[in-house]
Amino acid sequence: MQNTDQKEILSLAYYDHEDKVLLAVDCIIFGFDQEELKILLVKRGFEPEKGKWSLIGGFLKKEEDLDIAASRVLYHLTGLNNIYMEQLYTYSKVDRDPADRTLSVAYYALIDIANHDKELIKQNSAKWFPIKEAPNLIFDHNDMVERAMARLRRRALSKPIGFELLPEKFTMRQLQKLYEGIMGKKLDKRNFISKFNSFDILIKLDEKDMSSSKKGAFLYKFNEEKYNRKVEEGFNFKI
Amino acid sequence: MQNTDQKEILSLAYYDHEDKVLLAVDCIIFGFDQEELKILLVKRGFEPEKGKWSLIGGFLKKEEDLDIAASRVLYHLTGLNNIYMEQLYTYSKVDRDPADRTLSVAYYALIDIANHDKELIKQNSAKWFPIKEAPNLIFDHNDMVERAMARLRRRALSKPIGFELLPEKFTMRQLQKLYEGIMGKKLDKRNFISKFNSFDILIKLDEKDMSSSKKGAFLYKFNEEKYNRKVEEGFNFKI
DNA sequence: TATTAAAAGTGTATTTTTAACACGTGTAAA
DNA sequence: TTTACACGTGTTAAAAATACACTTTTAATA
Repeated sequence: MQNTDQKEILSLAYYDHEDKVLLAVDCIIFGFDQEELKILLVKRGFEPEKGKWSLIGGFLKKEEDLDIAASRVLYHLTGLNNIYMEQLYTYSKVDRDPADRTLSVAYYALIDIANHDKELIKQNSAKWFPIKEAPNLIFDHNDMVERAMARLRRRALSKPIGFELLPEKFTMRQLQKLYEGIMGKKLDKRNFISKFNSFDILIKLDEKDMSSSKKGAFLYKFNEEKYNRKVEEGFNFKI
Repeated sequence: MQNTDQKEILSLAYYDHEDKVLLAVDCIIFGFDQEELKILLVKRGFEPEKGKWSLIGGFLKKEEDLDIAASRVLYHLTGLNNIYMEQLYTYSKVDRDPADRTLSVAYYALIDIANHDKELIKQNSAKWFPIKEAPNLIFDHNDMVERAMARLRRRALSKPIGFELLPEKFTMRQLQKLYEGIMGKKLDKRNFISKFNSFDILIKLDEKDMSSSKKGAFLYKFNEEKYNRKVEEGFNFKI
């Protein structure tokens, strides 16, 4: 308490005449269901723009930093904790929210669709949409999604991606489809595999996935240590 | 006024119980003086941390968006308008500013050092520092500078840079020194020139700059149209 | 049980890009 | 006239990216 009191005093002394604003956090939640890249949207249950589709959001609380606020918002919608999230951009147009002067800090999250709490998102009137079939969104949320896609593309080319989006074991084809979804184009499987193998972050398992073909496809998992090292180092995946 | 009244009413109805916060804008101002990359810092004239070096900053006002606030802050320090600025990241640690809960949105700016108002920065107790000799800064401003450098490096590799930092006419060597300053390493001049020329955005002039050698060095300028097209397209400058 | 269908898996040749590297030129100053 | 200094230029070898097609496996079906 003493610390807080002291802050109050300092604040009065130094920053007393400055404007304060509402700060929201909005989350672009990407998921992958072994076929395509999807995004989780909510049907807004309150005014303004009630009934329209939007990103999930919430307001920053005094005692939180932005990363924590974003995690809280994600947790409330999906039941998931410790998810990869990254700050994207802060949107500040004066009239972006007709209700009040509100700035919004956009975060994007990457999750394996299979893991989320389906009941919870139903309760929140949320729904997964394939990226290309997403509806029009309120406010500047379309811009946010577009910027998140651009960031995701860049990220996929500069460090490994997939750990957050794929199940523990996955096939080469799933990995490739993930990259195709992110990059928005078809890739040549031979080139993709040999390039990806050159990063040396995959472990080939003895198991096969038999669900997608008669021959079956070998399963892989990430070598977590090498994966993380590559995340630090970065690489150049030219596609 | 009616619009504002309506907002007030909506706000009371919808967002009434949410916390509001102070939002600052801090600017990482990069300049180039034909020799090295520099950064403009101010000696803080008020508490807390009075007398220490910091980025130039200011508080967001109700009627501004962030881009405008950042431009205002830059203008007050340098007298410059219409400068290239880009939003970098929003810093939000709860205790980042001991005086009060303040978030800060960092922006970086690129300017030609020759153009700024020297008198004005003297009045503001500001000073240019070579990037590598910058003093320790208050709060999280060191992080901001580091992130800005990383962003600048990435930007220099993915689209042309220089229009904002160089004088209208410049030599190949100056351009190369700019890139060396950004990338933090020496480059081979033959490879640099032939790679840069492959982008086809330079115009070689008949004039020479005689200040740096007896032989003199040809001056170049950017073909603005082609330059801008490349900024849109992006390229891959692998160094 | 032979055939079919569908996805898995694999290698090479060509082109493009990058990286490494050294010496003659022009001119002002000594 | 000599010197000193930065300017300007081209080639070759290595690495990376791209384009491209056929065989394998096996469950399902005839």
